[in-house]
Amino acid sequence: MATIYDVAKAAGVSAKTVSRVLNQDAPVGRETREKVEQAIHALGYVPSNAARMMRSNRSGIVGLITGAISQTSDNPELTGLPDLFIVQGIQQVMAAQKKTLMIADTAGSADNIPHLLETFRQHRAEGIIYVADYHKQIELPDTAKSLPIVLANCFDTRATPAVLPDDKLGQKRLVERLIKAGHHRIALLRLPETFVASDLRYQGYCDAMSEASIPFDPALVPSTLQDDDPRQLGQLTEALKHLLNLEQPPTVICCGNDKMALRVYGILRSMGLNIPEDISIAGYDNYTLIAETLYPALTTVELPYRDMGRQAAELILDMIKQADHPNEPALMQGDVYWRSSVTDFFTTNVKMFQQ
Amino acid sequence: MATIYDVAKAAGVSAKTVSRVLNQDAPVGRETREKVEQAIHALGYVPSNAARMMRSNRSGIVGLITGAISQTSDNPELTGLPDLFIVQGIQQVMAAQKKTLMIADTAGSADNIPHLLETFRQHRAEGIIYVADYHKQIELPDTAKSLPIVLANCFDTRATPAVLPDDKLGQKRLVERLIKAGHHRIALLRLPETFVASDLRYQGYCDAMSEASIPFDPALVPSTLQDDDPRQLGQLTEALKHLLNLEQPPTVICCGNDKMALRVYGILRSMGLNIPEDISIAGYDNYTLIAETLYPALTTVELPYRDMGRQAAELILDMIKQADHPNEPALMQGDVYWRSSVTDFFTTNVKMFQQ
DNA sequence: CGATGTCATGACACCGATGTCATAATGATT
DNA sequence: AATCATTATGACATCGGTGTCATGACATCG
Repeated sequence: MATIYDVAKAAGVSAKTVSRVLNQDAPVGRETREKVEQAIHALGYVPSNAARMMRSNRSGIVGLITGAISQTSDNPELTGLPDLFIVQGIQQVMAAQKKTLMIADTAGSADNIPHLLETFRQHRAEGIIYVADYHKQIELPDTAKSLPIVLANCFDTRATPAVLPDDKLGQKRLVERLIKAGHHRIALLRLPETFVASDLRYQGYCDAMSEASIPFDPALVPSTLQDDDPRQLGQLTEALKHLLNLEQPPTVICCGNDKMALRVYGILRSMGLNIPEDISIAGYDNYTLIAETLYPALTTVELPYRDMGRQAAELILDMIKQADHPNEPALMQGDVYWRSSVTDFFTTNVKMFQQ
Repeated sequence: MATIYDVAKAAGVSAKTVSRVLNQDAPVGRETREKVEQAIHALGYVPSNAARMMRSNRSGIVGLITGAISQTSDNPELTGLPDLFIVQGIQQVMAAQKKTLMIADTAGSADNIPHLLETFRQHRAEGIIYVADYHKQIELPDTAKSLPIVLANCFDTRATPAVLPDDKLGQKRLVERLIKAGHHRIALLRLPETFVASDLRYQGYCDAMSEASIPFDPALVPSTLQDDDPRQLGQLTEALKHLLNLEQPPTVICCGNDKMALRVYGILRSMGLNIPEDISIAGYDNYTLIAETLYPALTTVELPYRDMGRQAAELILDMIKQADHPNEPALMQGDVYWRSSVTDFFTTNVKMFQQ
């Protein structure tokens, strides 16, 4: 690979002059500049980042820790997509700022994190973003504290700067929208309690109901479901039967996430019920592969992964510039996606015309 | 950040001795070694990759070009998951070989590729893997030829080394398995012809049928479907009606992919048909989120993304070591995943007991 | 006209590691 | 005892860029 000296020799100038042409540091005579540019092109010269970095001591590298890449197939439901979307958002910001993103993978085990941090240090990363696959609490090793660090989709007990989805507000908005569409009997199938989001969304549900002065009916919120497969199907069926057999059954069921909604579609249909004519269904996540492919398309709340990524990226860049960090986690709002799985009692006719 | 000289001073030795402790190059006296190790620990010293790289001229970096990270939301069905799985496979191999994977993103436009290649050269990447989101033909800029390069999930006209899914064999195996389960009337809903996989899978279907001496019936293979949303639903419905109204309707329908199968489930159910009692359904991709969540779970063929990644990684590492490259693309086989969406006429009773 | 300023360029040191060679001390061999 | 091999260590050059300073050629100004 050609070096700056090869270029200098070919152009008949000093290495420093080549450097000046490359960086537009200082004025270079037109004729000289052209000779240098020709030589660069002829030799296919590309400056070495390593050498540059040594002098400037600035790597332009931001480290990213994720589990997305090596997500084990033991957990087929966690396919690493959330991480991916968050990384997309981060990448956008980094590309715009001409930073290099260095992605490292936990390979499914948190034990690898210290090793990853070491690797980042070797490459002189200027800051680190840690991305979780779903909203959760984590704990980082002490080694992590020596570099600016931002958590995305997770938080810890040490007030490390974090970017989180506003699950409470999201669920609240969805329920508000449902109420506006004429629903009063609104059921909520909660996620397992082990998920942070479960309780937050439950709070959002309660807030929306109470602000609309609809009395809380515990019969509409069955106990949270067990972990996924394989018994969930049975539990879900039980919960649905319970809801449908109520004296006043719900007109809409909010599912813990889109995947649960996908299951609910199947169960309800095997019971002979039509969506949304007989009962409306809403999800959470706006997992478009499910939400838009299902028939009818699923009303759901977006988890604003890309926004979270962007926010996390901007946060870490700020922290790199000035060792200033916020104390409160940033809560990112997700929109409600209103689709045809929910009956809108006030606009049904209009909708029929539109189709 | 501490340097090797700081450590040397703190330990009262020369920098070279510290280097020897770090690399276990040459014997170092026990006492000296301990002093050095202490100093390293006390200063939190981590050697600079950049400086190392300058000397050795070996970066240990492999570049990876993908569209996964910035997959635009214009194409909601292509969520970047295939890329992700392939990257997982690559990452596994690279981590085992202590190589650093540098991931760059096309941001949705192939125009960016020359720029990405330039960045890889700056970092002195030793080789490059290009990952496509689905089996397709591509064309790389001429700039790419100066570095070892491997294509994953795609191929070009210049016989660049490539790793591809064996779509023909996969479909053939599926159909063979269906025949073994007692099916004779096997329908195939093909993907749009623009997809390379469409024709390959069609060939696999034909091969399996002819090898089983089942005469080909064009009525069972409606013309390929148009591009996705939004009219596909109508086309799909038409195609299904056509198949169901045949004098001898199919006992099983092979869908172009799992997502199409998800739609087919919805349509068939709204027609009042049960799966698999009234008709069996098979997919392609083994997109577990769909295949395992659907009820009944979907029989499908795996696209061996992780294997493809691993293969591509090993290939590029070979090419880096010795400028030796294969001429034929490597075809990776995917297994058939047999689930309950297909009736097995010979084992039905047993299955019923199992449940 | 001499002093000052700007432009264009080059010589040289330096960033942080490691390869090469030299040196000194110790033990082994003849 | 003299020679040689081995161990343990350091001095110094080097990788490929860039920062600092110096230099010469002009242009401008009082």
